[in-house]
Amino acid sequence: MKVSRKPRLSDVARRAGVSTTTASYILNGRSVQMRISQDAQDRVRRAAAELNYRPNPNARNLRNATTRTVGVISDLVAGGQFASEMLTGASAAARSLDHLILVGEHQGDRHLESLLIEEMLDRRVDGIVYARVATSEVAVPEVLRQHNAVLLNCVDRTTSLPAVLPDEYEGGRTAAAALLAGAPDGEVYVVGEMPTPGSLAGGLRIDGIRDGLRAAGVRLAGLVPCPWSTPDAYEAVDAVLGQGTRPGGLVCLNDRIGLGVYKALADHGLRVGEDVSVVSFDGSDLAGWLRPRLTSVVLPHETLGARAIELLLDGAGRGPAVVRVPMPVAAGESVRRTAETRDDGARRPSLG
Amino acid sequence: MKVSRKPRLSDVARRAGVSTTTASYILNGRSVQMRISQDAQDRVRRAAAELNYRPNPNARNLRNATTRTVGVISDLVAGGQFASEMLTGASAAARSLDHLILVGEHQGDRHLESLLIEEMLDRRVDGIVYARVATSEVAVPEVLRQHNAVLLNCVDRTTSLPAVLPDEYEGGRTAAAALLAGAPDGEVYVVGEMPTPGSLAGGLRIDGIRDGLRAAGVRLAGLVPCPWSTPDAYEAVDAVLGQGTRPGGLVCLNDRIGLGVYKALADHGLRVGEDVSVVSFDGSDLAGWLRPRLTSVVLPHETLGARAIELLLDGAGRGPAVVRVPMPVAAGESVRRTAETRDDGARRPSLG
DNA sequence: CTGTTAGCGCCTTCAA
DNA sequence: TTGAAGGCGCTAACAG
Repeated sequence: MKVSRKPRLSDVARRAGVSTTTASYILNGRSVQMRISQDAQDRVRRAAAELNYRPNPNARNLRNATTRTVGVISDLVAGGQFASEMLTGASAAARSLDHLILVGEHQGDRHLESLLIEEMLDRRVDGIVYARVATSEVAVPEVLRQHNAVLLNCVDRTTSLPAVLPDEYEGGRTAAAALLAGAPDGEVYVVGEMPTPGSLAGGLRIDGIRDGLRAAGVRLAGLVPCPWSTPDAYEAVDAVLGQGTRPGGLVCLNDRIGLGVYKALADHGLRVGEDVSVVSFDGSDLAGWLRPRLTSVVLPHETLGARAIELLLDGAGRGPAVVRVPMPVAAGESVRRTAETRDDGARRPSLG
Repeated sequence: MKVSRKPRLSDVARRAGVSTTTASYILNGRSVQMRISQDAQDRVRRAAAELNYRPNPNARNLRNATTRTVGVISDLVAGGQFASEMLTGASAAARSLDHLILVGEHQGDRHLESLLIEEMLDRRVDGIVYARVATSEVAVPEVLRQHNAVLLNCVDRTTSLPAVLPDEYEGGRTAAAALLAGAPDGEVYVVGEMPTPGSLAGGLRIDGIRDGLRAAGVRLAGLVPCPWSTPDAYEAVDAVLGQGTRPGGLVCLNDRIGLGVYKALADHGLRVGEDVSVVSFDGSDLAGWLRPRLTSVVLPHETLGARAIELLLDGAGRGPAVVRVPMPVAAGESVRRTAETRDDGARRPSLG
């Protein structure tokens, strides 16, 4: 079965009865500037449509600077949620800017990382998004500095490359506001404080929470330190509750911590959304699976991915820019409601 | 700051004092066949290394058939876990076969889907992996049939394209075995049966579970139908338990169902891994976050992605092939242990 | 064994 | 307004 060859520009030109030059001008929108006859334009466009002509980006790149392709490189690995949503946003944004994305994952392997970057540059990508799953400080590979690049979810103080980041500080304030929207009856604690070198999110979130609370005249009572995992959070909170502490509000630094906190509270006979208000960060699916649903400040992965691509391709302004993407809140029923808001809710807290 | 231009083959040739032809032959491993002097080979290779020469794949594609780039197209969307792990596998496999991957997501939008495929073909990819997040029956776009393509996590009965799928049936048997490895004290039920047109996983899993149980002389007591979500599963199981049913083993068709089941069992005073054995499917992170950890039959996303790429690029055999990837089990502590296995931990075959 | 030459598909200066 | 011609970087007949 012989599949008919892809049509080339010259096929279109011949069919329209013009030279390839003319066809090229018309198809590239230079017809006005070149004062090409309306008739020729129509014939060429029709011929192109009839043949379903599509220019060959590879050949085109031999003459031009662009490939209509961008690279996205990331360390991914564990980042299920992050990686896929970020790519969803990146893919959609690229599409709407008429680009395709080349994706590469090094698992923190510097060698693989630069190898993948080389491969992308070999293919003459129009730019590269350098991403990290955990908001962090990085040292971008030297090559990237000489090329069009945008940092995603990370910063490099030694370079002036633009960066796209979630607005963690404002997210912290949002979390505080969400907590205070209900009426926490008791002191407020943050669960998950951990000095993690290279990771930025935690500290900024805590700053935001503290300031957000203070603005409402509430003092942050304390920090419950623990790694960002379910069992660690369970143990840490279980221990605190075991000492007789009875918090009114808990802010978990991510949803997995929230899961551990739910269990610990349940074990101590405390009802989420009734006795204790809980809010957290991430806005992952997990938050929605819990009962009562966990109110969570969302990491807008998809938007981050999209913004990065837009900045990379559109970035008219140029220059060192840091784009901070707002973190919206996904409301659940984990915050104690005040009397006024309590009656209308069709939702009843679970029997836990 | 003028960045020095990328070296071309002719730069290498000049520096080595040979013609570009000779340099090309040498760099493409044809030196033996062409009987090129060892001396020339050394000079060319050295020059290439010194200049850090890298061939331009776009230019190369103008002459050759290959681009060392493959496309991966999927419907992604909700598939956090699936999408990212699948891409991890695909990216790694592609890398080891000296390829890069072009990624595209349509969100079930047929128009966008074919548009993305066209874009990939425009770039002359060496092949396309057509993926779905949910194992399902599909109708691949017509164009794919004339090209090198592999189906991932889906099948199309009307085509002879090779497909890579998780071995759901054997996975079902594995789940049954995992459940029986402990000693379920009571009847066994499957939670999550749902007639879903187009989706294949559920039915195959249930078949495997049923056969696996029967092989051990155990009859599947019944199916608890419900959508594959936490709250739906909670309600369904809560209702069953409310009628006084006291199952010995529950097989959940995915981990989110497992989460709902845990809650329902707890609400009825039943302890997972003690009073009731629970196993499930997916092997998602969630299973590891639960306590006791949920024993789950793993969907090997990463392996699936890798196999698809390998089949696409290596596929020596050709012809209609269906590769079924085994589903391993991630053991937790959600299965009731027998007295014998309780101390040493060694798995004993069940006595039925 | 090595160099000359032509052409992949497209764009663009230059001339008509 | 349009066409001829050359070149982007690379490969492969076809001479020598």
